[in-house]
Amino acid sequence: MVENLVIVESPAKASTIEKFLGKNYLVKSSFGHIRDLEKKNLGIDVKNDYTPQYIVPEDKKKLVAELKKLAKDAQTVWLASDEDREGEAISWHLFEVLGLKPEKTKRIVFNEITKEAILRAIENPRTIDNNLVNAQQARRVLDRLVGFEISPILWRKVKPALSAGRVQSVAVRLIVEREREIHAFKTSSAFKVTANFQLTDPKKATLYAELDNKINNRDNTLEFLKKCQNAEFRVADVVTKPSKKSPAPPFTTSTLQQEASRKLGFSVSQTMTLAQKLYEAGRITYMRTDSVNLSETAINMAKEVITKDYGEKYSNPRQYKTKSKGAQEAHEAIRPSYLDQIDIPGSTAEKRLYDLIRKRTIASQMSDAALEKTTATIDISTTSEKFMASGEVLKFEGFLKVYIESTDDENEENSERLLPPLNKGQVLALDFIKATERFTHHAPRYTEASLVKKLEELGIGRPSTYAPTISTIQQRGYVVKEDREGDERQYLGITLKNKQISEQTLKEITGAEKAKLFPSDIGTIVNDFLINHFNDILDFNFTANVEKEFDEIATGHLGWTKMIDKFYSPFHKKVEITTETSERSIGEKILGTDPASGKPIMVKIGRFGPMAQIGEATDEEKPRFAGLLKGQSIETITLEQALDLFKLPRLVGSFEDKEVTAGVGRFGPYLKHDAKFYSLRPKEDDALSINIDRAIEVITIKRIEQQNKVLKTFAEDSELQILNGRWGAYIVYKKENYKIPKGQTAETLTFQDCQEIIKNGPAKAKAKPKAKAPVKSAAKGKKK
DNA sequence: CAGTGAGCGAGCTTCCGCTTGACTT
Repeated sequence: MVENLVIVESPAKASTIEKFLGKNYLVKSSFGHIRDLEKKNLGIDVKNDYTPQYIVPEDKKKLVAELKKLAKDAQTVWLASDEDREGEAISWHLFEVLGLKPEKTKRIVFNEITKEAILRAIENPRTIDNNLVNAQQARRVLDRLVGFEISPILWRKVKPALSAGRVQSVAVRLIVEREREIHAFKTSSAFKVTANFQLTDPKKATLYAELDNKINNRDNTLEFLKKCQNAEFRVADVVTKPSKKSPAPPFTTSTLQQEASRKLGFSVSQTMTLAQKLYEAGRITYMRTDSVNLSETAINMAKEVITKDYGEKYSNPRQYKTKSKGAQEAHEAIRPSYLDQIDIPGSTAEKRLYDLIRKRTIASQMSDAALEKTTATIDISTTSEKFMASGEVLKFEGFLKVYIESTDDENEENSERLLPPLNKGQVLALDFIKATERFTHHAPRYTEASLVKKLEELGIGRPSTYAPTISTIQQRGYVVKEDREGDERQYLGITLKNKQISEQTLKEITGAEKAKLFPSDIGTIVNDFLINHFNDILDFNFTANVEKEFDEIATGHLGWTKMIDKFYSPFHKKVEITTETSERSIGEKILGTDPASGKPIMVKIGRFGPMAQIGEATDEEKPRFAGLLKGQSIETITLEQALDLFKLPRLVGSFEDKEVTAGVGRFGPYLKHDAKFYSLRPKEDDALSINIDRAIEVITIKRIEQQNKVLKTFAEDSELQILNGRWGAYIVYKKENYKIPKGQTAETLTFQDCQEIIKNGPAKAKAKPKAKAPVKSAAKGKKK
């Protein structure tokens, strides 16, 4: 029997609050929502004023029963879920499902977990805000209608098991459109001209300067350099201006994901898993937040720590205002629970993330950095163009002592340096001038984190869904995260030194990508289909517009079913029309004709992915098929590349009296010899051009590797072996694999040891639970 | 696991936002 039952959303939060509240309070967690729309069907009675059909999911039944019992016995139930739309709905669902009585139920809210805030909340209870609840119901119902009515169209018109939704489809759209923009991009080049001057005072100092604008071609560059051959260079002006830099606000979910990606190379899901661990261990505040707010306590603690560690001059307490669209600010910013804790126990990754959070929080409460920027203008006696030299002096470090925010711009040249002392009118001795051909670059491809940033800017998705959305679009095969190798590019360098002009052709690698998001063919096809038929939902402003209406519902100015009806009536009509009239969409595209047979050659999505096809099935003969290679796409493949696909598999030659053939299969390019397969590394060899000498080399190397794979064999039984695999040593016996227990190594294991291990069963359960398993395991498999 | 490939059939797949584990690989 307990006097007061408090229900919050998160168990970690529950245990913290329980400490603040004392003996008369029992604090429990609902673990998020406790019920949801029916999963099997639409779950909405459309004909009956859109009545939602809520059910308590199987895995929540036990929890609900427990809460029900506790609530029945309690004198007062305090519903303390988050102060936002979803939180209000959670409280309402609890009220309904637990059968609470209005007179013994109180709704309280706080957006920071401090003792003062919670006691204050207890003193100021209110009732459930039904308007806010209705806004959530509208949000929920709209998302279900969109997702569950459009997805089945994709199953019929494109491919089974695909999906569409208000958030994910826009995320895919961003990536598809960026890729098209990149393919349409035409690069151009111009010459960047820099000069180095040799100073005599201070001795041997060099002054580096840049021409005020780029020169658009080689001829003009040569002409300019000729003018410089006998020119005099004179300092025309020196201007010094103070400037300042301010720290970035403390982390939200989105900015944490971005910085952890840029600075630590973490994927968004990695960041969230680590942050969850830190949160559960009480190291940081809640990690799913859109707020940059810090509690009074945190600000004071920061002031104390900064003053102690760096001195009073470095402290500048400040509160930040959120800029992001649709922020609901139910929590604090992400910050350390105790700012004076520098080292925490845990894995290296956890420590690094914690350190990042701590430094960012501290820096946000520090003084601006003060700089002095100096710009010198250098006149050229023979032309009106000018060289500019600029330098920066740090007058006061301020927050830069602790933390510098990174940017997404890969091409940013950060070359702020100190300028040597210069006088107006001073004549400079030229050492050399260098003109380098530079190219314009296309917009960057999205990383996981920069996609999150973009979605947040558009107000699409929430802190709790950024990471899941990113993994959904990859799981559906719409998008792949990949590295791509760059291409070699030549560029021109022209130098003027000792009055001599010389030209060099240089090489650089361009277009290399690391962990970037690329659209797949299926992603592109689905996107085009959706843009064609559901343009309004794919609109970047769709979410922002419906959010405005949700706000009206939340303030009581609009009925939620009325809003849904206004959306659904035309939407559903579109669904019906599209189902009936739209063509099957498999990206079919005719590339040209096959010179050998004169038949048309086309590309499209087949049962096993993108493929090329020669001839139609209606012909007497069966058409010929060939799958597209990795990195190729329906959108960009050329006729020539498609024809190459049909040259495989090809005979390379013979080795040890057996044929060697080369092909490309599901797992990439390979050689086949004597019924054995040998993978080719795409960087080194390719199936179309490999010759027999190189093929024999590949086969021989693989054979040696195979031999080294066997760590131990046993005289007692030749079928028992210890092999060296991708995950270390393991035991093989009669085609079954067995794990080596911790604490033992391949060397120490005896024949008897191995027999013992084998008796205890194989490393993994052979029997898969259900036919569903492979689909789900795909998600886990991608984690390396 | 390694060049498959449309058209019988039975039934399944799917949304977004709240929250944690339980699983391997």
